[in-house]
Amino acid sequence: MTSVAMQSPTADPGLLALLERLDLFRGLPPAELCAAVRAAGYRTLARGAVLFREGDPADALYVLTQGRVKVTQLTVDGVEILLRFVGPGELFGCVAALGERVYPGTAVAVEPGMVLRWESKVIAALLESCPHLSQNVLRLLTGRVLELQARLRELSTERVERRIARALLRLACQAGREAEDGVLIDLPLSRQSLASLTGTTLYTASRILSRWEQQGLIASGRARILLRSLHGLTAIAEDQSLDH
Amino acid sequence: MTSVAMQSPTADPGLLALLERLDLFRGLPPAELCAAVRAAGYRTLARGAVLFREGDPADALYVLTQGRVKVTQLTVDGVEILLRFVGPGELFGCVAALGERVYPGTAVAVEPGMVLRWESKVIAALLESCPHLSQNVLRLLTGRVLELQARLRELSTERVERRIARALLRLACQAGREAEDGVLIDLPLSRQSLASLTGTTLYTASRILSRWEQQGLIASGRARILLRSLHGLTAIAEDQSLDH
DNA sequence: CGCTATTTTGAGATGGCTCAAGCTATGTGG
DNA sequence: CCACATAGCTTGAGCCATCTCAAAATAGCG
Repeated sequence: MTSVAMQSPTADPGLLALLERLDLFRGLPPAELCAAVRAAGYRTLARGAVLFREGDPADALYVLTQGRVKVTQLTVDGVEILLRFVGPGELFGCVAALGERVYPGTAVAVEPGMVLRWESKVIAALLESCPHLSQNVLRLLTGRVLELQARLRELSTERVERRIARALLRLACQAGREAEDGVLIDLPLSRQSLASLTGTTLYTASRILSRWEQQGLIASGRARILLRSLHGLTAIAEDQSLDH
Repeated sequence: MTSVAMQSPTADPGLLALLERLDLFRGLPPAELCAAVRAAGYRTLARGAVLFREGDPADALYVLTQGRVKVTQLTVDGVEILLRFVGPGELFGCVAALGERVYPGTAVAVEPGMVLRWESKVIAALLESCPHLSQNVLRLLTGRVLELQARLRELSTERVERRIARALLRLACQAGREAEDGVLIDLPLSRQSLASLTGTTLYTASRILSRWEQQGLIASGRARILLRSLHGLTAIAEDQSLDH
């Protein structure tokens, strides 16, 4: 839960090179990029470190440079739902920092990492002075809208099995690491997390994964899932008719 | 399905006054606003007129000035889901026009109306030249993200009855008209539409509405719903424990 | 090496879906 | 102005996917 206090990042050329490749900064003139980086704070994250909590005043926007962060929300009756995992290079806290008063969700590091951080005021000034940056942010946000719409569609029309298959494939793209016998989803992903990501219960998720494990589609350990047959999972995720 | 061809709107002071109050144009210097309006085309819409279809190249962004538009998507197996209703003053087609290549949904007028329309290129230029406008668009988009997240949360944790109650209350805010015996949702809203908005089936939606009608919570006719007890519906939408 | 978080599995209940059938407004053309 | 067609609505019966609750097995971690 501990973390190093915020500091100004050194003029690290490695960091600059990294940032250049982010969607957020893509195509930005170097001068603007430098200005943006100078305006940022940074913070290293221990596992479990909390970046912000649901309902906190939205005072900053973050870019994850290393590690993984999960963003969750609580329902009225205290059930946690998992909105998304954030990977290196991704923006989070943006909805709040750009338009809202408070954070709509809670952000927690699921593994050690590092973030860049811009205060709301600073980011507003940057956006105003750099239309290119606004355009990038707009593109990112429209992407988020599309993704949310897709999940909404899934959730309202597909059954659990397919939703889980899709979630795993999506996570594989986002956080997959090639292993010799498949693609490892390189995140601590418990049955509970997977369930709250796909809108089902721990029990149903466990049953489905057990079945897939027997069928050789996946292998799984404690909070780790290895996809052994992307093909098989894709069939479940996409096919109309399942050859059960 | 017919509609008047696109023209440049006359310098109508009434229209300007209307636009000034839109979230999109809020706080915009008058000169910028005029420029934006001059750059727009407009089109009147007959009932059933199609603005764009899912998969069409995204060539424009729209603001509805009168009437109602619904935005839908098709699932892989051809089921239609209703993403949202658009009311006067709201923006639609923005996700596509701002970041994507093609429209992710289909927009159809559910009653006669009128839209303003900006070509993608034009809107890009406007955004670039006017940071204030970008900021407004950002705020609108973050609002959309929040709303979608809220629906996702509902869909994954609440049961149908509550989802329908919420949807009705939301529609009442958005398109409600005071009547002497309640609030009329002033849209053609069939059981099927309500079902595809809340992720359920026509049959379940019908059963629930019938029950509510018996209980005096609503009154409904052909594709019309009158909310007679906002209080009762709110209880269903919010309460933990229903006194069934 | 015991504690705790995670996972598995069973058994039973049920909410919501599916399919089938009939009903009722609304509008239309003869 | 009526009869018919159509789109929307209601209701029943049966089923099944998923949830709930309970209990035990397993695996890291300190």
